[in-house]
Amino acid sequence: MDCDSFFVQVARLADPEGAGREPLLLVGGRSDRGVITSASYAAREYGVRSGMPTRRARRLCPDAVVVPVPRGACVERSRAVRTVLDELSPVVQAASIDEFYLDLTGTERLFRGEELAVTADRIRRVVRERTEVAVSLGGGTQRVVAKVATRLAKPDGVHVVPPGGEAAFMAQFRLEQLPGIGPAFLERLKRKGLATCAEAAAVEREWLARWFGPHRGAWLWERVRGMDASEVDARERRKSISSERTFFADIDDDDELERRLLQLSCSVGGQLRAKQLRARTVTVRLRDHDYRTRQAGSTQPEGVETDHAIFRVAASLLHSLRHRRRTPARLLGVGVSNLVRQVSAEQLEFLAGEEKLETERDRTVARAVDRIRDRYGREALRPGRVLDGPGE
DNA sequence: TCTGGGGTCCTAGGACCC
DNA sequence: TCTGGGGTCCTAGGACCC
Repeated sequence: MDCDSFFVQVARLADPEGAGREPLLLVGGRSDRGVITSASYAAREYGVRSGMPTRRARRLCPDAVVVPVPRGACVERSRAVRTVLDELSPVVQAASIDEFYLDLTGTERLFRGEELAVTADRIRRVVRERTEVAVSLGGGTQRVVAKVATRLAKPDGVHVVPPGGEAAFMAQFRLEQLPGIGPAFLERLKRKGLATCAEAAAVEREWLARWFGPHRGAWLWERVRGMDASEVDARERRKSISSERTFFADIDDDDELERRLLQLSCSVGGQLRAKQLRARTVTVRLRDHDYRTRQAGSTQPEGVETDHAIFRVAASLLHSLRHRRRTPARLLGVGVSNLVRQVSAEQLEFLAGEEKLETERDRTVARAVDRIRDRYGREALRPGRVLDGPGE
């Protein structure tokens, strides 16, 4: 199930008098340095696509209105959709903010053997009625088939591929329409003279393995036939949290970069604590003025959760990246991964003598700050100056 | 036409252990 | 003194998705 131009829909619902009245609506493009996140169907007629630089989209469709992504409203609407789906399907997996997989296996008797297309259409109607969001559903016996089928269902429709019809269904698509094939792989396929799923399906498995490696080769052999062994997995555990910013103008000043780094560390730390997680790995990403992207990461023996600890690790990583190449930065990002659950009791002090990145007292303070911000707003408490040690 | 922000997964090399 | 094979973990980079 896929929401139709989700960000455009939500922007309209959030502002019915403004964005809601604009047929030519583009969402995204915080500045002229950004890209379009989503374009209304009318704007797409002009050739505008999501991911396209805002400047170019403006040129293609000068009459279009550009609005920022209504981030909070999108998260809210996505949750509402999810809640409805949980009532209608035994297994639901969120693939992204606007895309969900439903495994209806075992519901045949419940729905008294009705056709899958009828079930799908009922889900589409109920989601629409309860959340105001127009969605499309694709159906099939394999994940990849269902996903590709949603494209044919759009907008506001349903497309079901009957069991046994998978290979014939896939044969109609070009290879770039297969999820998992991007520009790089497409170029390699082109060099072997392959442009469509049907052409790739005519190549023997061994040759695909020889050309593209055993893993990618087997993957391609299966996908072009509509084969996809992956299950719909409802227990989705987050693996990383990150926050990054492209500056309005490139930044070369170390102090200024460090201030930005602190803001990003606070954003990531807040999200981490809200999920009651700790992170063992902190990563810093730097995109230079020439678009060269570099990153550095560091893994700690124990997970951390305070803004301060994240920032301290991030700052030393930023220094080493800047030391290697000192040039104006276009983007800075902080990410955490290797996530572990918070534990309530203080761990034994294995590292006696070594300086700890954060103490139990630091964590208590961080959580108190979170509560104050929940109550009085993000701006109620902000970092003042950069500190050096734990407990300060 | 210069290229967002949030993610996941894969690869390959090196360190280290048995 | 030189040397195997298997495993795990970490790091950096890249491809890809919405």
